[in-house]
Parts: sequence; C-alpha cells; structure tokens
Amino acid sequence: MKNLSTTSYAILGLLAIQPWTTYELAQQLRRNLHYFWPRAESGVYEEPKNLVRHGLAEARRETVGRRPRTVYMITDAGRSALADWLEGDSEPWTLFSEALVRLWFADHGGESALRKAIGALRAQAQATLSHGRAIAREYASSDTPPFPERLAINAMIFRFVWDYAATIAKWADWAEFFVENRQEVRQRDAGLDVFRQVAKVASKAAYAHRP
Amino acid sequence: MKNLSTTSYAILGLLAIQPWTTYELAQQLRRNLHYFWPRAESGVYEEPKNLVRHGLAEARRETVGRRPRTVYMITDAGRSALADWLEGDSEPWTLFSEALVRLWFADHGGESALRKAIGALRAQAQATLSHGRAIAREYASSDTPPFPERLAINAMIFRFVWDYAATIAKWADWAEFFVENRQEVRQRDAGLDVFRQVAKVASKAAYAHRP
DNA sequence: GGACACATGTAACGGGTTACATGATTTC
DNA sequence: GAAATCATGTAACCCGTTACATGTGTCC
Repeated sequence: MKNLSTTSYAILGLLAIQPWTTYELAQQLRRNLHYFWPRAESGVYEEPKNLVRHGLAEARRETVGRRPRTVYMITDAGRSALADWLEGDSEPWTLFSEALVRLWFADHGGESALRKAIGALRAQAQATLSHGRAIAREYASSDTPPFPERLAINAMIFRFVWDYAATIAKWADWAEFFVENRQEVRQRDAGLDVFRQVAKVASKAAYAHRP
Repeated sequence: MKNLSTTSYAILGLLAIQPWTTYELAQQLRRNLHYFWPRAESGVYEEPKNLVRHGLAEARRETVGRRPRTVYMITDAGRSALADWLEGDSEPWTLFSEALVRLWFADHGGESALRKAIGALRAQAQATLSHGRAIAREYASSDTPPFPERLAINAMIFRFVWDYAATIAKWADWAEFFVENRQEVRQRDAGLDVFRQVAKVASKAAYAHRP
C-alpha cells in the first residue's frame, strides 16, 4: 500500500467529477493537467489501484468484447480525503528547462547554441499558444461547454498557462533581438541595462518591453 | 559508469567556467540554476565522480586542516563533450505546480481552497521577484560584476525568470479579483470572457489585463 | 484482410531524494 | 567551550519512466 502522492490526488480529483475508465483517466490527465502536472500515461494504470487499496475509490470490472476494462468511482471516504488534501499546503512550483541550462552555458559552445536554445523555447511557447487558441475557440463558439460548473476554474487555469506561454514567447523575441546585437561591448551594456531597469523600478512588476 | 544526464552537463558547464570544490558546485547550482533546473544538493556530491569516470573532468584531492576535499577541473575531452552537448536538442520545459492541481479541483473542497492555492502561487512569485530585485541591485551598483564575460547571458536568464515570476504575480492578482466575484452567473460569464478574448485576438500574444 | 489507431496493462530499471553521519570552523 | 554553521559525503528507498506485450474496433 503505497503513499498517496500528488498524482494520486490528481486522479482522485478527476474521479470526484465523474467515474472514468483507466484509459479515460490517462486521457484527461494528458489533456488537462499536462501543462502543470505532466506524467507518463503508463503510470496512470497503477495509481487508481492504490486509491482502491486506501478505500478512496471503487473499481467496477466491465468487458468490451472479450477484453476486460475497469471503471473507477470515488467513495465517500475519497471525497472527504480529497477535501482535506485541498486545504493542505502546496509544494512550491518547479520549472525544468533543459534549454535554459544550455543557454546558461552557451558561451562554451558554438555560435548556434544560443540561437537553438532560444528557438526551442519560442517554438514550445508558440505551440502552447496555438493549442490554447484552439481550445479558446471551442469554448467561445459552443454555448454548452463540457462541465459548465467547472468553467470558472477552467478559465483561471487556462489563463495561467496562456499568460505564461505568452510571456515566454515575448521573452524569446526579445532574447533573439538581444543576441543579434553581436558586438561584445554593446551587449554587455544592454545586459547591465536589464539589471538596472529592475533595480530602478520601485513598483512590483512593470517594466517596459521594447521589441 | 552511469549515463550523463542534463545534471551532469550542468556541472560540466560549471567546471568549464573554473575549477570548483564539490561544495562550491552545490552552491553554484543552488544559486544559479535553482530556478530552472532544481536539484537536491546531496546529489551533487556524486555527479562529478561520474564525470571523472568519463574522462571529462579531473579531481585534485586537497586537505583543509585534517579534512579532505576535492577540487574538480574540466579536461579537454570535457570541453569538447560540453560543446557537443550544447548543440543538441533540448527536452521541452516542464512545469510542476501542486498549487495549480489543487486549484484545478478546488470546487471539491472548502471555500478557502481556492484562495490558498492562488495565495501560494502569489507568495512564491513575489519571493522570486524580491530575490531578483536584490540581485539586480547588486549588478547595477557594482561596476565589476563577477564573470563580466558572462554578463549578457546572465541578463537573458535573469530576465526570463523575472518576466516569468512577474507574470504569475499579475495572474494571481487577477485570479483573486476573479474569485471575489462570487456570484455564480457572473463568474461563469467572466470565465467565458477569458476564452472569448483569446479566441478573438488574431495576433499572437497581447491581450489586455485590467487589474 | 492488412494496417493502424485505440485501449489496457506489467516488469524492470534508474535517477534523484530523504535521511543519516560526521569533521571543521566560527561565533558568542 | 557550547552552539551554530560550514563542508563533505553515503546508503537505502521510491516514484516515475522506458520498454515491452497484447487485444480490439475501424478504415481502405
């Protein structure tokens, strides 16, 4: 009987919405939590069993043709465990970016290392944005979105991911412009400027972005 | 002889700048890569040995008082392995945020779950920003920054982390305002607006943020 | 009727973390 | 001279991943 991880609770949360088959769970995880809690799909086939062991979910075996499948549903104990967990403290968020590591050491590589790293970040950001645009269009055009009671929360999370990706895309534009400025001295000055601007701005957030 | 991971190359990159003791490596990793490649410090004591096994670094044993310590330095093979790696493709970045998971399921918890999750994100973003401000002030006020040849790259990474944290802080402000709007119906409309705005904007990035 | 995407798992491996242990130096 | 902090590791464990295996509808 393994401990419950954040992933366990993520699945428990999904089950609180409605019962799902394992496959659907994996799908939902990929479609919805992918951007802030990515997991390999294969692992999802193990987690619900652990929820059952803890008494937080129940499994119903069904068959499709001759192949078995399992539908999971949450128990009352599950609902209250979820509610408890939701009140708990969260680990700080964590970002992993290989591209930034490469960028950080780019001065020990060839000319192209810089550009490749920035380009990779930009490409991923833009992919996220274009995925976001597709989702937004769906929501905007249908007047009966799936799970309408979850719309507000959906919107908040959506906007988080969107803002976040948009920021990185803009950053990539700026960074590319920055590295075009190839002359050592000017670049060093421009670099110092970044720090000076932040140091100067007393207010929390804003400082100008000139593309 | 273990495989070389991104962490291995991160340490190799550090060694390309100058030789370090294990402890200093751990420190550097924490101070510099923490925001985009966080690792437990204890692991750092193992990695350099693997670099030595691969012939990418050399160890020099020293003593401080009666306690031994190890200084690592990069080899020529190490430099060229690093350069090769820098040309390689990067894994997509990855964000883990327990707070967003909790937010995503907040409708199955109490009143405070929403607020707590948003608050946690805001607090962390603000901590990052204030750390950033301290660093910026240091750079801005000294005319001989450490590793001046790395200033430009430093500035790019700094700005990435800054922009990123600033975005989350702003998002948290918006989200808090959003949830204050307690009436179901208005909130649903406001939620839809988020999607409509994105759907409407043909251009890639900008959409207005009204605090 | 062959290919391909959909659907459902399992077993082994591994990188990284937690927890522990201990010496040296500085501070009061 | 006690406490706190700096400095240096190691061993065990665990969560999650990679790689594999295989059945089922559906398209052509």
